[in-house]
Amino acid sequence: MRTVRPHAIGRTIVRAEFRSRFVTPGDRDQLAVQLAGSRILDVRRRGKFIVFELSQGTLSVHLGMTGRLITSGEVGVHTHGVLELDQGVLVYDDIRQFGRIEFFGPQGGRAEQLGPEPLELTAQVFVERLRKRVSRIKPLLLNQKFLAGLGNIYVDESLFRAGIHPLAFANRVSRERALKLHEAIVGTLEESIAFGGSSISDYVDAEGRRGGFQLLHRVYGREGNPCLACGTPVKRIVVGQRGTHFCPRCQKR
DNA sequence: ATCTATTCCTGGCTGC
DNA sequence: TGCAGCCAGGAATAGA
Repeated sequence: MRTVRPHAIGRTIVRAEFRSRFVTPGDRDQLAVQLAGSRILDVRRRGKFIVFELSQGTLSVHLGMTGRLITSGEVGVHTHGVLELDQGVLVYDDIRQFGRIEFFGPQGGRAEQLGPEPLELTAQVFVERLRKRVSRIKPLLLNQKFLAGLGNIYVDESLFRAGIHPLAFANRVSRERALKLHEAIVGTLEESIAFGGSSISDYVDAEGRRGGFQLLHRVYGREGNPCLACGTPVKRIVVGQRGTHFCPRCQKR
């Protein structure tokens, strides 16, 4: 989002083209017609969505697992969208096609139904919301309506930092621990942003640069390797159909 | 409200 | 070397 902004804000969409089924709702050719001539007023982020505020509506882009929004490069087999601007171009590539591009009127958008931004939420409000829920903590943190923007990696990393077992029940987490979790989430996100995100396989920013935070993961992807705090081998289980990494000694149930 | 399984997709990896 | 089979996962969906 941050690297897309300078290439996109103030530009006018000269021509749009979409391929494949994941452009919703409606017909992709109709979308191309709707977008042509629109000016990009602003680009912001809401949860995992990159939101383009246009003179005639809102375009929301979700990168899914392997989506890339880049400002250069050739159109290839995995290119699913092209926005030709009056100056430059925005190309949407997505190998696994888990991403989504959606167009809404001035109001709409799935991004409106998301929970609060973790970096805008006070610790007190977070703790209250958390302790009201009867759910395992990991699936809850992945629930975008509860909290917007956390994915599998950042949930595992945050729970490790807070010393909370991924299967712990949210309503049974002590106030103190919950506060620690809020701090852990903020710390994890801020560090990751500072390092340009996590590039496990495909993620790159608009200029095609990979992130560096994957080198700092403490539990994610480190199954069998010693916990950086206590040396116990990191364990991997499946929670809610998601690979889940934690230290069985530092993160007691 | 919460949980589980299923679906979408392809590159990369494993094992023979 | 080749190839079949499995795995990763965000989120919508259905059904319990």
